[in-house]
Amino acid sequence: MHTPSIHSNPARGWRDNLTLVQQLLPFTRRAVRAGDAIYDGGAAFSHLHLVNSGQFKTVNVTADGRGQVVGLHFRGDWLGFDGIAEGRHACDAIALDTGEVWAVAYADLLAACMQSPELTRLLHAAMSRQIGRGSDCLVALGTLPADARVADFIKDWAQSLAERDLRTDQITLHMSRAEIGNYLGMTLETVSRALRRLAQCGAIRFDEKGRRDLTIPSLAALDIFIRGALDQDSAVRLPVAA
Amino acid sequence: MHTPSIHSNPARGWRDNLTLVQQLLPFTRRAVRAGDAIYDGGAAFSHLHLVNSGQFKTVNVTADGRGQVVGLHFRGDWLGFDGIAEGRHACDAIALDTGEVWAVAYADLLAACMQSPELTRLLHAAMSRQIGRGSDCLVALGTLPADARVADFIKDWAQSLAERDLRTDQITLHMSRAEIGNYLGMTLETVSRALRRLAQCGAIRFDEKGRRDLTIPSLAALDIFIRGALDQDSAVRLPVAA
DNA sequence: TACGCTCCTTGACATAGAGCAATCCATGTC
DNA sequence: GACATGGATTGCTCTATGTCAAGGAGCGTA
Repeated sequence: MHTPSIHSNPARGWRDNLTLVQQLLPFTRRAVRAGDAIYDGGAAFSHLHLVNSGQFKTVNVTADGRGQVVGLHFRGDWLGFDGIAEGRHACDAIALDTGEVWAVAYADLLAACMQSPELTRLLHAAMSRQIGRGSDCLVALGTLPADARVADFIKDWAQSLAERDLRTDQITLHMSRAEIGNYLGMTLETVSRALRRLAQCGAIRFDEKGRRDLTIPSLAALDIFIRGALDQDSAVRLPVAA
Repeated sequence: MHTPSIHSNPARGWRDNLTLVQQLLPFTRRAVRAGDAIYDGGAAFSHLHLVNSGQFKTVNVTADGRGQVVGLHFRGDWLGFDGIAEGRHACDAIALDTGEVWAVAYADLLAACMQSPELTRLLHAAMSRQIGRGSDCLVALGTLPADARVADFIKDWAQSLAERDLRTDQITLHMSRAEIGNYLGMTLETVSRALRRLAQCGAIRFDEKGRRDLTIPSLAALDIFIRGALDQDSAVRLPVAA
């Protein structure tokens, strides 16, 4: 068994979250099914939840009723960081599929961190990663046209699965067009059309039955599509200048 | 001197970040001027920076050259969380104004956390808050029309200042229209027009000289403007249904 | 098999906001 | 003071995307 020091490689895999929690902390397993809420926005914060399997979304609902999917979470991701600051959850966490989360009392976690620099570091890294993902989403929302945003979304999804050693050749989006649109800041019709265009140019392929199951021939093709959408934008103006 | 326990009130003020760091950690002060980079994206991560004064932006630059302002930071905020996960900064941090940051070696911080649950908790809360802010930005980008987004931006700015006991009656946006537009996912022209409309209906007032200095008669007026922009959207369809 | 439900697709149309270009305004420089 | 420079403003046009409306497709249930 390895005893990593503070100075060990900071780039940690998702698996460390699970193994370290298992070793160091009391936790309770909780099986969930699609639609189940892990916690609700506004509820008192007491536990963090570590995703052992399944896929989850976090949804922000503002005071004036606007709501939006603000994050997607897979195996090894933590749910609930949003609640630490105010002692109250800032969003809902909802299962998109059957899965299992491990509930860890935050007080226990803090206590364990006092004993294990490794755990502290791991937790920091997890939060850091979530901050980074948020930024990436912002950039996508702010700079990409609709089609590219959908392509980017699928690429991210596939990469998230790949990083976790899950199948990526054939993936299932456990979200309706409306949910995807909400997440990406566009309407469900636009999502539908974007997916059609992606399929038409071969960047994705819809499987036999089910408009939520698709095959990704290559991530590179998606990247090319994104670039293409961006170039199209600038193609209008660049040739004139050139 | 108080010795707060793990179970003390989790809602912490910005000031605690500064006082606790001052008490527990070695740090170096660094004075900056508008445009100075605190760190650059891609650079090795070694320090976090605590903002003592001034205003800062963080900018994400993607591999394909798209760049976007993804965060704004004020007194008591930490800069650099993005670097923990990969050991490498994911964005640039740039000063918008003269100010001062305190550089804290992450290794020192980790060591200090092992001794002080209070510090650990504080740090978690700071990261949590940053995660929450990111989500809020996403919701704004995803659900608000341009005018409301600008109003929301100004409201956030004013609230950030208010939370830190800074003047909010007369504020200076240390950002060009282009920067604001980039942050909000729109063009500089749209920002300009949105500001005009905000001024026309009295939600903001431009001061004598300088199109970056403005007065906010009341935050409530901004909120009303945001609601109004949303209602306008739905006003088109709701009356038909009603 | 028929029904009902929810989700998805597709087309026609409307519009918010982008793109472009001309002008204005402040500030710094000589 | 004259000029140059980098925002900021404003009007006009065009397009990406939202909006509305009408099927279609999968799926559970009677």
